[in-house]
Amino acid sequence: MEGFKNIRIKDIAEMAGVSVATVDRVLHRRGKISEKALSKVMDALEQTGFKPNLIASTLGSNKTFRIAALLPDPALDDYWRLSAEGIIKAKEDWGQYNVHIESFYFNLYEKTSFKEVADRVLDFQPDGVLVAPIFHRESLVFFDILHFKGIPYILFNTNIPEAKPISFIGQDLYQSGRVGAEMLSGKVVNPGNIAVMHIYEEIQNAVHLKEKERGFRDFFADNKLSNFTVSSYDFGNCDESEFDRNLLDVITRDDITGIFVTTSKGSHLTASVLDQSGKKNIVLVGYDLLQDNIHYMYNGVINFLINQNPQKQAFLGISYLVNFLVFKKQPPASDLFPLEIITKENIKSYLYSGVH
Amino acid sequence: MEGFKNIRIKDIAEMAGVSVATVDRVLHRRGKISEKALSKVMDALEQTGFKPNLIASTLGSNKTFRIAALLPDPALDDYWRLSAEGIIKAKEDWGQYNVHIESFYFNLYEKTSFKEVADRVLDFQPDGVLVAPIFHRESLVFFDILHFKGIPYILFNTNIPEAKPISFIGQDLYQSGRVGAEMLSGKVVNPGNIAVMHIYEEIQNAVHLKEKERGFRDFFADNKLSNFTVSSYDFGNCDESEFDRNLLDVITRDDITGIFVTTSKGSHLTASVLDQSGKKNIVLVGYDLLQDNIHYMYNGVINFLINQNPQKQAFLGISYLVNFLVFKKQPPASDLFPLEIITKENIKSYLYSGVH
DNA sequence: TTGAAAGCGCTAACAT
DNA sequence: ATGTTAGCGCTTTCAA
Repeated sequence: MEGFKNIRIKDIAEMAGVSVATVDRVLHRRGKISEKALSKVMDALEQTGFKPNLIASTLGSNKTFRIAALLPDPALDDYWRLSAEGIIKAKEDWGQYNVHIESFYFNLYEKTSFKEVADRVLDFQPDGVLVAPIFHRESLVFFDILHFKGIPYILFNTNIPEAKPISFIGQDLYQSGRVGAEMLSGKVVNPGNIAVMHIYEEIQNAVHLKEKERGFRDFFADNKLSNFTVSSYDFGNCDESEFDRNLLDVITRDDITGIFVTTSKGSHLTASVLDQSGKKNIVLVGYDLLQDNIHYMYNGVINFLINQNPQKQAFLGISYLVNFLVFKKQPPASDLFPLEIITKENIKSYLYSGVH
Repeated sequence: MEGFKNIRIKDIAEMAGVSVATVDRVLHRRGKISEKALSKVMDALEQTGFKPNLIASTLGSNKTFRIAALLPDPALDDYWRLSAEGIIKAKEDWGQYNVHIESFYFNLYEKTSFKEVADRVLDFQPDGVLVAPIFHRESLVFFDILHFKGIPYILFNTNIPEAKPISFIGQDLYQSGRVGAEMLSGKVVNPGNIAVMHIYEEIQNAVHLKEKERGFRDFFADNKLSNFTVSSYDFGNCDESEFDRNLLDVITRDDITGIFVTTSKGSHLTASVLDQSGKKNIVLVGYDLLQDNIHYMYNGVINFLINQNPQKQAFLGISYLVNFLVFKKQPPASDLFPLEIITKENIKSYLYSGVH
């Protein structure tokens, strides 16, 4: 039982024979305190195991924190639309508290847009920032400024280790590739030629996609699945009909029996080609619960999806920031999300459940 | 931009030409208010879109809520140990707020223990209760009392629809069986005889396990997998060596090629038998991330686990209660968790990530 | 270097 | 039926 009344600053003050203001000063190491007062307060603190009431604390310091979220424009991309949803949810959840969360969208395809919007973030004078650092070099410049200004920031989706954020939220890409391989190899009936498809519109992600590929290939090597041959293909920024044709050519020419697509958008683009060409017996593993991907999973063209859970990544990013600023709680240096395997039978359980 | 200062009760009071107490009364529908005052306040409320400051609210009403969690003794069972962990985590997370969370453990194998501990819960005079209603009949009695006393309660893990809780947290058992079938059928190389094993120590769960079996069988039927034959076996409360022998007999006699175990403990019991007997090419699908199951997944005896995420179920149960009591937020009537598929390659990502 | 006191926004007891 | 007011525990000015 712990029916005792909670210890308040006032109690500590009385025990130490000082005023509440003095106690507050030692708690927050601000102002000047005499040796004597300090030690007396410290003693009282230790003896009682005092825990400040954070509710009262945030109410008392009638301060509202400003949090900026910097991410690609959700209107331009379905994947980022999910991230943006996570931020909206966070706004709702944390709205009660003294936090003002603002989203800033940059154009996924233009570095200059990133720079420009990053400047707007600085103008906003945030107390904390959540960033999806798509553009490596430009992001580093931005982080230097944040660092200089003493503004804490969290990265999500894409990691840049040298950025030294207070936290990174995302997935282990290498391991994610291994999971893709595990699913694909288990499903392919006749081993043979397997394709890793990197389908993106800008080059900036290439390095991350290669990390998935490395995991994918390592799985086959480690498990000595020598009856499979893995080849990789890059489809850059080209128009859609041309893409469709190229993809189909490759599949036919190389007699592909299984495809691992490393991007979420690429997943349904590929599915569409397989669907239209009637090549439905090719095993397809892709990423994320985009509307189009869901469709192709229901109709059986996509066999497995690995869910990166962009909503939750973004939501958690904001939550970590709020807790850090409001409640002085340090987030984990890195929060790697579970590699969720989605199939025809469990997909609904993911779609219809809460924030999970 | 929304740089405006937040609207306070005081502001509403001024707009409506009444006192703060009156506004408070309409906000909480308590006391008597004149038609006139009511409508004026309502108007002001609507016009401003007033949102109460919950921080100030919980601080103001210096009330601490008592929450009881009633669940099986974690010392007796690994699965329930995970649930208990979720409650601990919730205690830490919500400790700041005016809530006092207390766990009450009953003996999983004794109805009388449930009754007795349920009585202790009532003595505790809780404002809200989280229950794992393992014992159907006894639980109903308990809920009647809670209902009579006007104490809100949430069920987790096991559903009892007629209990009318404010929320149920768990999984769709039928669909969970389908996922098991999907994984198992995809992995078995030579179709043949498939076994559904119900392994439990008390009969009380039987009805729930049958629900998993129904989903499992339906999957085979719906997908016209007629080259599989599904049989089910019950292993009740018997000593371990006898169990081992019986299980092995069945597997050998019926030439089983794949096994679906419907309980978490049964999963590693079965795995142990397969491991020792050297029958490692039988596909095994089980439940939950218990230490022993993790072990057998690493060494390849268990092929898939379906994760029921007991920690999170319990954690969320408490969270819903806190939100309901402290913040008057209604939880969903039913929160069905995602059916998480665990494999050798993604298991670490589940073990090493936060609360997810 | 320290203390007194006025908030923060809401609740609830007490008047009227 | 309505208003006044003293808290809740902490922060933060201001004066000493």
